[in-house]
Amino acid sequence: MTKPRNDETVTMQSVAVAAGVSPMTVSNTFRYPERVQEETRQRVLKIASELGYVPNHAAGNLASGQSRVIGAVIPSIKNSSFYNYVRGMQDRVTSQGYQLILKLADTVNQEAAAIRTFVGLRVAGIALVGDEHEMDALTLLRKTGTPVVESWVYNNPFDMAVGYSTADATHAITSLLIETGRQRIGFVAYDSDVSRRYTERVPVFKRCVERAGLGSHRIVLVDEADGFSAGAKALERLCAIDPDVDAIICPTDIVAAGVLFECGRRGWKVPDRLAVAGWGDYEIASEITPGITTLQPHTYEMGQRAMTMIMERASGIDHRGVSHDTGFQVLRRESA
Amino acid sequence: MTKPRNDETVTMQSVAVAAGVSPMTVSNTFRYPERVQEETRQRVLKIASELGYVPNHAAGNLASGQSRVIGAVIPSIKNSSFYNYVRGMQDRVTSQGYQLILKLADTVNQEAAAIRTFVGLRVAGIALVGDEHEMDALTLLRKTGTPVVESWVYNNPFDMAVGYSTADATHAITSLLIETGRQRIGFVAYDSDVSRRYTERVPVFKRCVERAGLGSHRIVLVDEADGFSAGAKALERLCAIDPDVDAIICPTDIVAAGVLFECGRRGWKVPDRLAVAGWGDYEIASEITPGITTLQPHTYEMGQRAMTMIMERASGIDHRGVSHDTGFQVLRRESA
DNA sequence: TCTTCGCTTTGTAGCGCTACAATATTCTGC
DNA sequence: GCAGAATATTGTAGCGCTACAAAGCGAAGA
Repeated sequence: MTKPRNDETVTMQSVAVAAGVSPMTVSNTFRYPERVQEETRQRVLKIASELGYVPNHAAGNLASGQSRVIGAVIPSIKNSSFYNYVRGMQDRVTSQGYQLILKLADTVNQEAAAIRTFVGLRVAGIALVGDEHEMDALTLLRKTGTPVVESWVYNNPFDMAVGYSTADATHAITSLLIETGRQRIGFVAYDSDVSRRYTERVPVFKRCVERAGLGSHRIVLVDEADGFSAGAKALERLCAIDPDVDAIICPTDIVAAGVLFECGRRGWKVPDRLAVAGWGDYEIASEITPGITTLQPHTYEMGQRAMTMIMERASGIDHRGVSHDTGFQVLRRESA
Repeated sequence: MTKPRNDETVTMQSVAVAAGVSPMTVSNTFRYPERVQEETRQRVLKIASELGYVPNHAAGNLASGQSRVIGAVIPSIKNSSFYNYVRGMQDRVTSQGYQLILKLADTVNQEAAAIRTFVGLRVAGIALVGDEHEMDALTLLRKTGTPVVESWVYNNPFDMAVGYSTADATHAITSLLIETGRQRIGFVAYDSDVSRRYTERVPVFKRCVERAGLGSHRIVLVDEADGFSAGAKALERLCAIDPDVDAIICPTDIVAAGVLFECGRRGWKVPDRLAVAGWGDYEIASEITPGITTLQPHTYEMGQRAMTMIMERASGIDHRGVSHDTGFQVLRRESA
């Protein structure tokens, strides 16, 4: 024996004895209810709940080699960026009898640790954000064959992906500013080891403004994308390049809101003095005055789709190598 | 046999064979490194990483009856309210070789489902927010003896608790407004089935203003505490009771920010026309102009403490029935 | 040389559950 | 009433890991 014996522990065995059936019938009652006669099922369920029995996932997982738990790694919950994404995942998953568990990871290393935990738990699949991951973690995922979906990305999926075209999106938002007559458009770039996905936007922006005959040198870098204070810094740095900058494209609505706050402090009118564009359609974008013109990715659908892909893998439908496009939308509000 | 055989699967056994040691040595290498000679340990580790071996938690958990995974149920990630709390938990836990997994639950029912998942996973402990839980879930926790910490609450812990005195905090923030000469103080209450903890504040507020000889009828209810739009609604409703209301105490900084946005739309000067107090020290409180006067609970410490309590339980230190006070602080800024 | 002692390593025996095959039971149709 | 089909239930044999006790093995002391 392995475990310090505890006679109190309610096992499938004890439920079976109490209900006068075999353990397998109890097992079937929970996993394949349709295999058990209604009457028997009710009896087992009643006894089980009286005894406070909860099937031991660890044991079930071990025995079946299958798991109904899916792991998702989320970069941050600092602001609401992932709210709808998580909601989408959660909603999709529970309707199928699966469960979603989350881990936060700010850096590639933390992400790798999270992946190891999930693999250790032998989850049914893992949802990652972005396409920058630690080499070792990927090797592990490949070796164990764990289904993986990358979100927010679209090209060259490691396994499966769901997202939208950053290039198209950058093009759309930049074009909007150009079309509304802005001449000195600034761009706020963000780069971190977990979020390389932001950097893709820079060359697209450049190409876009250059094709319109505008300068493409108004680019500054900030070191966080989910803090308001980055907005102030970004504006400051942009003014150092060009004090007459007349538009700014931010990596997130949070940064855009930060810019708005800073404009407030400077007494700048938005959008007259400066047009501000955000990204992500965070709640604050619609609530703040002026409302922030932003790019809305369909994150809820993204979350749902990610889960669908993982769950379908379990039922035999193989999406390996598939990228799903959930599209985006430009939401025009007062700020630009 | 149970599982469709897969010769690819790397088990402790296969690592043991490859390293020329017994499975137990491999097990010890991971669980009790100090029991294995350095040289042997290195060899095992090397082989394990070459083979892409990740210990199967499910099996280990089953065999040992112990788990190094702790589950936390978070009401929402819609805004940053729980950011520092989660960070505190995460930081504390990883330094001890534990892992934290999260589940989101907006309602008591979802919380109960999350608890069931965690219990099914046989986690080492569960961290809950607030003290309103589903009866069945509690019974289950009691029966299985899972260590549970409730956060944000202080009285009558179900098992263990870590939080601060809502009464003292409400008293502190109300007193601040009274002391600065406000006469027509409004209070925004919030009530939902998961967040009864907000309702405690109402009677304290009443007592407080009454003792100062002020009216205690300026109380309105909103139906969400983490959305900016609640701020506009709250102010509207408060004005219906008293158009000359001169101060407002909000359930969260998000609602307070919403009030600020609404003041902006109305052209009301803050704090001249209206003093606004928030709760929670969300990032926006310090970034928005004017800065929001708020109540800062020490959420990071709360998260850390919660994990400590759970992990200590595993090592024999029993905190059953213990409540830990992490205190709070009133942060005075421009809005009040 | 023989014990004794401390450190390492290794069998053994399950942990609680499920796939699968086999068996038991009920239901058809004639 | 009975063969044969359909449905329900039940043993068996592990899944991959770890607690525990027992065994191996040098070094130091007698």
